[in-house]
Amino acid sequence: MSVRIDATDRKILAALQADAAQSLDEIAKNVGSSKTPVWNRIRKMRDAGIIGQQTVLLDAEALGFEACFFVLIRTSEHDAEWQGKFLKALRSRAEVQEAHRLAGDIDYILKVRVQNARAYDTFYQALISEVKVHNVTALLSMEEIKSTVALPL
Amino acid sequence: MSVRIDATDRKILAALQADAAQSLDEIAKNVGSSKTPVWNRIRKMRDAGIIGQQTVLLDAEALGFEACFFVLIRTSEHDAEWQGKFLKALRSRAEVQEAHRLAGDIDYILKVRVQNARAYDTFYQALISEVKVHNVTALLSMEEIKSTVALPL
DNA sequence: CAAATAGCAGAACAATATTCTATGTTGAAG
DNA sequence: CTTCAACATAGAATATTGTTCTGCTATTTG
Repeated sequence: MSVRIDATDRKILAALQADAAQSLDEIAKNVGSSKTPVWNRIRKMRDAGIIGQQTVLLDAEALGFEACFFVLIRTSEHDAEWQGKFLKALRSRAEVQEAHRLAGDIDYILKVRVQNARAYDTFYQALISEVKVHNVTALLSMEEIKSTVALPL
Repeated sequence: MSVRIDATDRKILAALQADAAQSLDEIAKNVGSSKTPVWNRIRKMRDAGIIGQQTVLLDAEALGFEACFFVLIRTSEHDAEWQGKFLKALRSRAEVQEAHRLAGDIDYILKVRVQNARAYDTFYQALISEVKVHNVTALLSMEEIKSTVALPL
């Protein structure tokens, strides 16, 4: 099940993260190997789930998504039923790009990307009408200084 | 420069977001068109910068990145020089996956992915020794409930 | 109504991915 | 030290996909 990842595998992953559209020949050249072994390694890591979805990063602003909020949530309810409903609500909403359950004082943090402040309010109203939360703080992003999905291999 | 995006373009973008490895024929079938026009639309949107990097999403935990922190930062310095140094520090560190400048009380939020709590502390010490910050709060993620880079088109 | 333009389907061609085979390399057992 | 087995690799062969080209259709413009 679990796959041993060696230095060559890491180089391949780094190359794929940087540009998944590269040809196998290019990757092979960059990692100092050739086509077939690179392809076999990629296949193994895909099968093992280490390599997941292949996707494109879009320009959010150009597509009209001009507002990004980080939402800090405190709740008084900690039973399984409430949590199930809450998770379902988050997963079903496409505006929610990230959701984490936290340790400590604040219970959850969300990253929500929407067209504008009004769209955020619509989302917010819909969420709190669906599940009860104790306290919500929204942090509005003014500027995306850095954004990457790449892991530092 | 700016490109008009119609319904077909949106369908293509949605398809690419969901799986960038699809063949043009598949995408064309799904959006109800054929190869050539789909390819021309994709090329236009790439040239316009709407479609950016093509990448793969990796399993962070399988690769040993088991800790994820959200870091809330307040600063007392707001001059351009300090900000420049701060941005440079963030951009040069691969652990920092996201960085936003915020409106309001808290000045910055970071998303930092590292191997473990010790690695976070190393990062934290290095950061505060490089730039002066007034107040730092770290929120530790216990569970990644949801994570996507897809925009809700 | 004619001419021009833009977008599209389908074929032709080029490039790339995937499979297959043979060769080399490493490690362990005799 | 030699031999065998298991594995990884390079290079060729094949299949699939990307890209360009050509002519057609529809829509717009004068």
